[in-house]
Amino acid sequence: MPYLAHRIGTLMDRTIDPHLKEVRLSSEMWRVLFVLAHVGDHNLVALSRATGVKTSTLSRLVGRMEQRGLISRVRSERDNRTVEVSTLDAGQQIVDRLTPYVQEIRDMAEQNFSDEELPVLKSYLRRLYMTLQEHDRKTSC
Amino acid sequence: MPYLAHRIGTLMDRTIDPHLKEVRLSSEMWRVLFVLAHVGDHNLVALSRATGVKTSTLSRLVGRMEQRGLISRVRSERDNRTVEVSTLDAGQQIVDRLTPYVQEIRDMAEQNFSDEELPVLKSYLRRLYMTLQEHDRKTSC
DNA sequence: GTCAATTCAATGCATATGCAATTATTGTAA
DNA sequence: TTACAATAATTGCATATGCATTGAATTGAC
Repeated sequence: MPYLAHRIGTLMDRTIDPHLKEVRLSSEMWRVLFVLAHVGDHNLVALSRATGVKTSTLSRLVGRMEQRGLISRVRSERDNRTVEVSTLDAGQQIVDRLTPYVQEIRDMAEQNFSDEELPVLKSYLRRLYMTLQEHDRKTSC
Repeated sequence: MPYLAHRIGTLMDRTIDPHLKEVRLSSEMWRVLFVLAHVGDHNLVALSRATGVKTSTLSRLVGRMEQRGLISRVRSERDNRTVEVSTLDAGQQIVDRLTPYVQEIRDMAEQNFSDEELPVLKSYLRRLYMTLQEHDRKTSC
């Protein structure tokens, strides 16, 4: 099962790769943009948790994205240690441009599940995710 | 859903990391050993497909594993282009040592599913995997 | 209020990665 | 058979990554 989960994750990732190439984005950069647009965690540590990218890597990754005008990086006023990362127009345009492809991928992945099965699959995946998050939270402290 | 799949994959991966550290193995090395032990694809291209690691990276990765005596690398007699990768004793010992932890992780991940739900989850995951594999096969040719 | 412990981001350094090009071998069509 | 395309593995090179450390800010205990 752990192996299966990893395979599903990487194959799913790979499906978007050709479209990422068009906009010269790495998977990780795309994940950052996606999280900023949909999940909305905004400092580096939270972003790291949401993307699985280490903060040291993320720091430089976000730096490159800033140079390309995709996102902005501002020291938080509330907590001067943290940096608030936000999507800029250029970044949002990429998200908008790629969103239809994400929808396509979702459709492709779901095509072999019936209307009755699909909600079950989704709820199970969410439950599995919650279980793993809980375990991660416990063991990393 | 693509995001969820990625998150499940990476969180699942991460659970084994502490044990990998004990034996100084990267996730990718572990995946190679695991595939050799359980799936049984043995040349670099097949290994690449089974692990998601690029062949150029895999070539050097396997080189390092060979130097450490974990695996052997032999030119195939049938097809002199290919290299047959096999587990050596030291590699098998690591697989044996880590297998109980993989079982633990599986149990952890499955703990919130009932006896009726679990087979459904597994069959759905396998179906999802098949769907993704099929799509990958189509688009990469 | 002070000081130690904690948290966050960034960086130096060694290492790992991916792309593109290279070499060697096999498959195929004329 | 020969020549050309396709496939497998490797390597040079530029870049990305992770670990450990550093510096700065905040939190918590006393």
